Amino acid sequence: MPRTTFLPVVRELARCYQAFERLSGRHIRQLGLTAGQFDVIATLGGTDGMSCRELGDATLITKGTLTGVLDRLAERGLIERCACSGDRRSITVRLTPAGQALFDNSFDAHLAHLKPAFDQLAPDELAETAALLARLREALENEAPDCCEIQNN
Amino acid sequence: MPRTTFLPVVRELARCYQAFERLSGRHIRQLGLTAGQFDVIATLGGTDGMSCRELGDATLITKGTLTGVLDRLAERGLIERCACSGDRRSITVRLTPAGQALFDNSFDAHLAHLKPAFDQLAPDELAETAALLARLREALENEAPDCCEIQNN
DNA sequence: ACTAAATAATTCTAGTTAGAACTATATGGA
DNA sequence: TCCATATAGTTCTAACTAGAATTATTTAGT
Repeated sequence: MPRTTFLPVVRELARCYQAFERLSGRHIRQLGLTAGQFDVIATLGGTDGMSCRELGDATLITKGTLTGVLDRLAERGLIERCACSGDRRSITVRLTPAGQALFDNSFDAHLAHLKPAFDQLAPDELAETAALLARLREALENEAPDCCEIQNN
Repeated sequence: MPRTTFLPVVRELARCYQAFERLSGRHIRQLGLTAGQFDVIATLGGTDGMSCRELGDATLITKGTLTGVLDRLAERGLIERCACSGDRRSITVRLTPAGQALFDNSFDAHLAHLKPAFDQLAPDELAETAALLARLREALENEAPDCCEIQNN
């Protein structure tokens, strides 16, 4: 009676994600950032700014959390909030020159920090992993309808 | 110059994990528990108790967090701490009858809540996903040496 | 027996999390 | 125009998070 064929997937998904966060987080902390802060910096890098909503969608940081993350990045002079657009409810968040410099210095270094781990898998294994994870994510989202926003991105 | 062949994997890993947590967490919250609390209840269910260390290893909850999670479960009468073993530093955490009853009532229901999502993938896809995630986790752990405990379980 | 190092659990700090409630602004009818 | 509804961002609460420091106990070396 294989009533739990999917439990190993759940277990490995959680452990794999945690292992990634540990490897990634260790390096990010050395940069003086948290995972969420780095996520914002990396997402804004190379853009000319985006709204909180776009930033939340792109980074997986939820709305309520994002305010605090942006507060701390703004305190440190890495991002700025501008009341730019034609919608007075909305703000545009963009990197300051200091934030851009941090992005330039840290992003490639972070990829280099992660690369040795992923190099242990063959390119086609990585591609297959990404494809299967995407399929699983879609299945999970089908069963978790419209959490916060519409889930089709 | 494919300098970032692994970024899609990172992206899908994070999104897939988040989608799972959302689907799972929604049901768990309906039970009046948090994800960590359910993890502890599910891990202790069917055992005769374990130490904090074993519980931390089995649940992915870190040492410092575990104390608080156990405090809240103990307040609600779902678990108890006993100074059982021959080591006075250690405690044994086990479900109370109320905790056992909650486990009995909720664990299968939780699997049933998750099953429709995983049923969208074929059994061999699930097996392949688990295998690839395990390989990736091992690779990540190779590069993140001995975080807290030795990583061979 | 005695000290040094290891281990079990707790405590502490700063930050993140989801979700819900809130404020301000915008939009689409009647 | 006015009102209902939707949206953008902030605030609030309870809980979780990693990591480091702390206390108590055990183990190993001398």
